[in-house]
Order: sequence, then structure tokens, then C-alpha cells
Amino acid sequence: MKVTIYDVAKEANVSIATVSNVINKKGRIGEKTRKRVHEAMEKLNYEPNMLASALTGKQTKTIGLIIPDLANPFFSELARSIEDRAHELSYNIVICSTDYQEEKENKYISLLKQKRVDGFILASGFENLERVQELMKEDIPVVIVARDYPNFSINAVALDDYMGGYQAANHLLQLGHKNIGFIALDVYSNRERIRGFKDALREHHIEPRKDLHFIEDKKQSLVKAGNISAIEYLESEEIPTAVFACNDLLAIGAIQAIKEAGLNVPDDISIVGFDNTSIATIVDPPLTTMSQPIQRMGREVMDLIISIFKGERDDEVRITLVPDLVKRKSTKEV
Amino acid sequence: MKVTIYDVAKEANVSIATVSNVINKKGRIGEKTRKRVHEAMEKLNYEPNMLASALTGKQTKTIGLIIPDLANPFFSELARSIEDRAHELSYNIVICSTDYQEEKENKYISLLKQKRVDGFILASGFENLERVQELMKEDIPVVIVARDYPNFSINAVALDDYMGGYQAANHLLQLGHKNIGFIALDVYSNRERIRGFKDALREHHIEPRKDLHFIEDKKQSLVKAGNISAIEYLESEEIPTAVFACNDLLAIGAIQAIKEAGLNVPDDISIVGFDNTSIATIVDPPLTTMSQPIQRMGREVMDLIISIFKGERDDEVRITLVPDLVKRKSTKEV
DNA sequence: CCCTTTAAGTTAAGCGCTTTACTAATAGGT
DNA sequence: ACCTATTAGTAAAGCGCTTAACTTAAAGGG
Repeated sequence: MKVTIYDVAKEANVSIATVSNVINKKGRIGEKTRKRVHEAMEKLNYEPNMLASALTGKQTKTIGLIIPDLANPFFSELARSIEDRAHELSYNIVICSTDYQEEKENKYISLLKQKRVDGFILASGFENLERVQELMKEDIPVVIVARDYPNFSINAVALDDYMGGYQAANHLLQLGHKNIGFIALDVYSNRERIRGFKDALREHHIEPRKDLHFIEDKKQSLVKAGNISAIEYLESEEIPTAVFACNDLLAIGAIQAIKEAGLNVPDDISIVGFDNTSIATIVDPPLTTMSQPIQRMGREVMDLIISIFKGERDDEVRITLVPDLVKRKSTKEV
Repeated sequence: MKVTIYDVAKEANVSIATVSNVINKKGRIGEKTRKRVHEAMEKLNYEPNMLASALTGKQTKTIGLIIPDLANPFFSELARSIEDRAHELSYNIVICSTDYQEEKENKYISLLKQKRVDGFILASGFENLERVQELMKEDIPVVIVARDYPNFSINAVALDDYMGGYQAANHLLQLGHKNIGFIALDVYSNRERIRGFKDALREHHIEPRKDLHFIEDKKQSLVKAGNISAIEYLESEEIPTAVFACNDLLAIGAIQAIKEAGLNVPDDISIVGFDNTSIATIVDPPLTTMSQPIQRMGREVMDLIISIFKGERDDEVRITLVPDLVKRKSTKEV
């Protein structure tokens, strides 16, 4: 059978309370006793049962991370950076991919609640905030990452998506582009990016194209979606000279479509992406893209949730990071 | 306070045992009582505490997944496919990235043992099997995926790496290449692939190049590693006409180096990769690569570990899947 | 009509810890 | 020598559940 605290106590000739205290460095314990207990633990190869200890009110040292899709490089890189910080702080991460499906969001949240995770990091769509509000009402720490909910009081590490879109557009405008398309999903962050994008155009007295629209279908692969959207542009009356894609995967799909149509990126059409995942450097041409500080976000969001655990936060915190334009080879003056 | 089984019992006017039995569909319970209990749970918004239930000997419904690096597309895609199957079976996955560091492997395993995960899925290096044997000795279910340990009795869903290397080499040989380099990490799977690779060459009476070696440094990015290795070949006496890279990331690094040297893939040098991750279709040229059946592996490994939970396995099972050559545009006859 | 079954629950112990309140023993002060 | 502090440790309750053993009441059998 598994060795328990009782076995250790017996071996060391002390009470279980003393063993517990030694483990948790609490209470008053003599040097000799401490040593005896440690030896006993060593000898028996004792591993404390965290379930039992969590049952008495201590943390489970586990955090739920809910994201749309682990196979998407942006999220796997974000998850990795969160995991790294979590590891430093002795937490584990349980990762759940929702595919933007509310049903999965709900099921995962409920499952993780039953497992008494210490808190949630949400990076999923969650267009519907009901679930999130429920968590908050139950005093379960929640932090949002890579997504913001203005007008809603919640802890978040967000990216200034509006600014990102604005900058992307500006870059293109400075290169002299006037006929610019966009490719975006119908999710909050993308809508914000496009808002910034359009505002930038208008500041330059350019009316956004009329055929612009958001991609509704969230079940297809993003590369495919980008591909299809680009084809629409290629078949339109006036082919744009530049396209702003709201993430790198969409951008890549677009590049493929353009190449297949016998055109060249950036000579015929410039592309700017968003995220700056590792694949941005891998495609040909290397993608000019808005860089999200993924490492930084992972770290900040972990530190934020930890500070909530510690009760160091009385009011909500909203950390907004600013994306950066990374110029590579997919854009060019017109 | 959190609502417990006692609250439900009181509300429904039954004993906690009855509530427990209703939840677990055990014992004999009248239709009316069952309904009353359900209503009470509904009304109070009851969520069973899995910690408590696990403490009594039931499963935690949580599985530890240990991989080298979540940011590597092969592993994030594998993790995703495992997660999907796990979700169907109502399990959660806690993911740990080890970077091939034994220290992290050990720390993660120990942490997860304390959390009493139901079992481990290992996809990490684990050159040192000590830890794994310990787990097995303690009767904790362990399954290996994407890695095999011949001469060691363990449950595994493996890829026939030898065959993969053999096929990759054969493809190149059939295209007429004679001077072929390879790029590989010093990990078991890669060594096997190279063994197959070399055997294929020898069957064609071609002696492998003398400057072939494995990459030792596991801390740099794989793309970078592939890049460096390729440069070595480019600067060698006889530049190879083809290179076999043991994973897609290495292949991509090699392609970049070749392009930067002003040469063309596949005209000057053919490249074949390994894994067939989603990025293989994204690079330019699209990568010819050995395809690992990632979806299949994820599913098989989950089903395998579940069958172990159920005690359906008396002896160990080793499922070996065979990789497939996917021809794209990065190889060409010499 | 009495005894055995069967159905429908209940009681209470136990899972492995944490923690509060308590005890015992020694040291310190005068 | 007597009382108070202080130190080192213990006993026992409780966390929220499962489950084996038991109870009670109604039904069935002869």
C-alpha cells in the first residue's frame, strides 16, 4: 500500500501532527525531531497526498487553462510560456481546448471546478460571459489573457488589439497602399483589430472596401479559412494591393492562395499578419506581422493569478500590452 | 460556503449515502427519492468535490502528459489529439514540458504522483528509465507514446522509426541521390530513423558520409539547429544533393540555410522531413516528409491507458504504427 | 398468520491530511 | 523553592466523500 503520514509518524516515533508540521515548516519542532522525521520520510519514500491536503482547505496547486485550440501555434506557445512560469512556482496546468464551442467551455469549467483547481486562466472566446461571472461570484480566481472585455470588471492581461490593427494599417498606408483587404474571424480580438484598421484608413481618408466581412465558420482550419478569403479577394472586381490578416495562420492561407493564383507576395500583394508566432519566420516570404509578446503575457498572467491567490489584489487589474510591428519580407511599397 | 453532499442530503431529506448513491447510480433507490435528490442538487447548484471522492479510492480522472516541448508543433498536435480523446472519456490532461531535462522530468513526475493522477503518458526523452520503472513498480499505469524501448517491457504506442528512416532514404535513392546528408538529434527516435536511413543506403551500396553526426545541444531551437547543421554541409567538401532531416523543424531550418546560401530546394538540394506537422504544408517549398499518424497515436494511447485502468491488460501491449511518405515539393530527382 | 425475501434506505467508519486547543516539561525570574 | 513563560509536541476534530454492514418496512409464500 501507499505509505501515508501515519507510517512516517510511526517510523519516526512522533505524532502525525509533528510530521505534518515538519513538512509544512510550521509550529515548533526540535532539530533532532525534524531530522528523525526527514529520515523516516526518506527511508519510506513518502510522497504526501495532495488530495488529502487540498481537502483540508489548502491549494491544489493546479490551474485550469482554457484556450480555443492547442494545435494553433499562438496558443501552444502561450500555453508553454504559462506552463514555464507555473512550473517555477510549483503549479501544474491543465489545458483544455474548446474550439470556440460554448458547450465545451461549459463542460471543462464544470469539470475543473469539481477538481477544485485553484483558478482559471481563460484565453478562449467566451462570447458569453455568464460562466465567467458565475466563477467570480463563487470567488474562484479568474484571469483573462489575450482577450479583453471592456465595460466588464475582471482581471486581465490584454493586448491592445485596436492599436495593433491601427499600426498594421498604418504600415501598409505608409507603403502607399490604398486598396487594402482584411481577413478576420468573428471574435472579439479580431473585431477590435479591424476597428483600429478601419480607423487608420479613415484617418487617411480612405473608405474601407465594401466587401469586407468576418469569417463565421470556426470549425475549418485557419489556414484554409485564410485561403478561401484570399480567393474571394482575388476574384473580386478590384484586387487589393495589400491584405491585413488577423493572425499568422490566416496570413499563411492567404499567401498560399496568392501564390497559387500565380501572383507574388509582396510584389503583387502585400500581406501583414498578426501574432508573430514561430511560423511567421518559417513561411516564404517571411511574414511581416504584429508581434504579440507571448512570453511576457504568459508570465504576467501567471503572476497576476498568483497575486490574486495571495489576496494581494483588492480591485481588478488590467494589464494592457502593446503589439509591435515586425517587418519582414511580405510587405512592400506599392 | 461551498455546498456539500450534506446540504443536498438535508434539502432532499435523505442521508448522504443516498445522495452519493444517486450520483454514482449505485445501490437501490426509489424513483421518487432519486428525483428529490436531483432536484435538491439542481436547486443548490451542487458540484461534487472530486478531491474527496478521489481520496476514498476513486480515480482523479486526470492524466499526466509529459512531453519535451509544447511549443513544438509535433507535440502540441499530439497533445491536442490526446486531449480530444481524453475529453470524450471525461478525463483531463495536465501537460508538462521537460525540454529533455531529466531534472524537470523528475520534478514533474513527483508532483503529479502527489496529485494522484490516474496514470502517465510519456512522450519525453527519458533516456533514463529509472523513474519509469519506479512508477511501474508502484503500479501506476504508464504508457509511452512516440517512442519505443525495445528490450523493455512496457505499454507503448510507437512509431516504426527505423522503417521511417529507411523509407525516407529509399525515396531519395530512387530519385537518384547518392550523396545524402542527415540532420538528427541525439535522441532515441532519431537514432532509429538514422539506423534505417543508413541501412537503406548500404543496401544500395552507398557508404554514408563520414561527417554525419547527431546534434547534442538540446536547448537551442530546432529550426536554428537545422540551420546550423545545414550550413556545415554547405561548407563541406562535397555538398550533398539531398538531406534527410529527422523532423520538420530541422528540415525547415535546413531549407532556410540553403536558400540563404543562394541555392534552391529542391533544384540544388532535396530535403525530406519527418512528422508531417501542419507546418510542412506551410513552408516553401511544401515539405516532402514522413507522416506520423498523430491523430491515431493520440487516440490509441488514450484508449490503451484506459484499458489499463480497467484492468483489461495482463501483459504489456505494444502498438507500432508505420509512417507514410508524403510527397510534396521539396524533393526532386538528381 | 407467521416467517422469509426483497426493496429502500441509513449508520458509521475510513480515506490522508491540517489545525486548533491542549499538555508536559524545562527554563527563567525573584 | 515557587510561579510564570516558553518550548516541544500530541490528541482529536474535521475536510467531503464512498462503502460495507446494518435496519426497517412492505411484499410474498405456505
